[in-house]
Amino acid sequence: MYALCDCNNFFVSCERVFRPDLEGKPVVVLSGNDGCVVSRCNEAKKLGIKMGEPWFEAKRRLGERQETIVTAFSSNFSLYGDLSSRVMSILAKHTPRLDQYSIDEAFLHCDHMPVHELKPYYEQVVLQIRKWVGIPVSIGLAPTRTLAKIASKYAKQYPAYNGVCIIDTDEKRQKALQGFDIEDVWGIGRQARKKLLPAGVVTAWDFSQRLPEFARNLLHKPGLQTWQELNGYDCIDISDRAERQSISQSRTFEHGISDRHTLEKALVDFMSYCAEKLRRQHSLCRQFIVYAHTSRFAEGEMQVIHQVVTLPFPTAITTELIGYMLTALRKQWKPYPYKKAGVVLMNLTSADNAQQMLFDERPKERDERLQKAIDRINSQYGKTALKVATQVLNTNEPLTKREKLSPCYTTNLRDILVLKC
DNA sequence: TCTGGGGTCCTAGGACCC
DNA sequence: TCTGGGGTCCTAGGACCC
Repeated sequence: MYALCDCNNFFVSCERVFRPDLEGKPVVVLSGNDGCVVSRCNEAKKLGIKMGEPWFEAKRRLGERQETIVTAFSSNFSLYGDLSSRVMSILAKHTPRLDQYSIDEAFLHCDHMPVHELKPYYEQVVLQIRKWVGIPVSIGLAPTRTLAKIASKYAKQYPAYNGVCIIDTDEKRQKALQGFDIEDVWGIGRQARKKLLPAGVVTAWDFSQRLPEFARNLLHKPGLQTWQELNGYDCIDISDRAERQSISQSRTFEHGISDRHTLEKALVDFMSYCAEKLRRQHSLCRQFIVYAHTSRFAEGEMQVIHQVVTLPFPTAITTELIGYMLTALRKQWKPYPYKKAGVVLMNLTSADNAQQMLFDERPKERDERLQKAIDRINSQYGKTALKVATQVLNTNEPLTKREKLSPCYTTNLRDILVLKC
């Protein structure tokens, strides 16, 4: 059996932990640049605010009547990441093995306990997380991960379940699938839905009752796996995801950037961050992409910089990566108002068994010692205590809009909550 | 005026091998 | 004039996830 634990409306719930006055009121969290709605509480959902909807459109649609006043937050990943790790560490104490699937979800292996004890046990876990961290969670229990996801949605939907829903018999499985829209099934997206509806598949049950060849022919391997999981065969494994296959960072800017130095500073920031992440997982990178483009929504043709850089040797040294990146960027540089830019590190290998170069004449040991020293200093005195010079050449004006940012209550001493008695 | 960010896996087709 | 068969590896693009 698996337990899928999912935090309810996670980002909004994080904001409410420190703003209990917002319980029961409509609250949303916005994406970077305060662009789109990425998390909504139930009250905001009731107002018809859509996931991914541009915030300026939602505001315009709702008007300014009293009952439609929505509190919006810029996304505060320091806060969400910290609360997430608190939830995860509690969950880890209640299972022999935990696979974190996203910032707000984890699969727990729970074969260590008799099936009939699972529901009452995990009801206590739900209460514990609510009490210790302040985050409401829902737990679905079932023999496959896809069914556990379905169970967790029922747990969220019906308060009578006390936050935990279990699918442990074939009767329960049939009933759960019959009441479940096919498009809400994990792994069924918009394209699959477009193919399934004309074939008469409306519910998860409809899909599970077709022949496996139907699933395979229409939706290929992933579709077949979903079919199998709905029918109780455990076949989707997500447990070997500890190391990233790629590491990226990108931003949409508030205003288009047409000054080369400003764009370079932003990209150097991104690369420094990615390289640090790369070293933290003990990997080297053999290839990366650096890109920038003008607005997708502007009139006329989109201007694009896109360079794929293959390194002569795998590395995780920040300055080396930055050097190659700037060379590549300058090759294609033209002064347009770039609205978005980013880097993607790919082709990662473990630092332990990286291919060595026969004629490598870099001062490798010296560079590595230097990098280690920098990392040590930064971990002690703050992530950006030591930077590459490019990162401080320009003004430190934020390039991305985050007007409604909440304090970092749990990760920054300056933002710690003050109680007045 | 304002439209996110970070990931994974699978497939088809091309280049290449003998 | 006629021009095979069986593979592997890599890449770009698509679909999906939260």
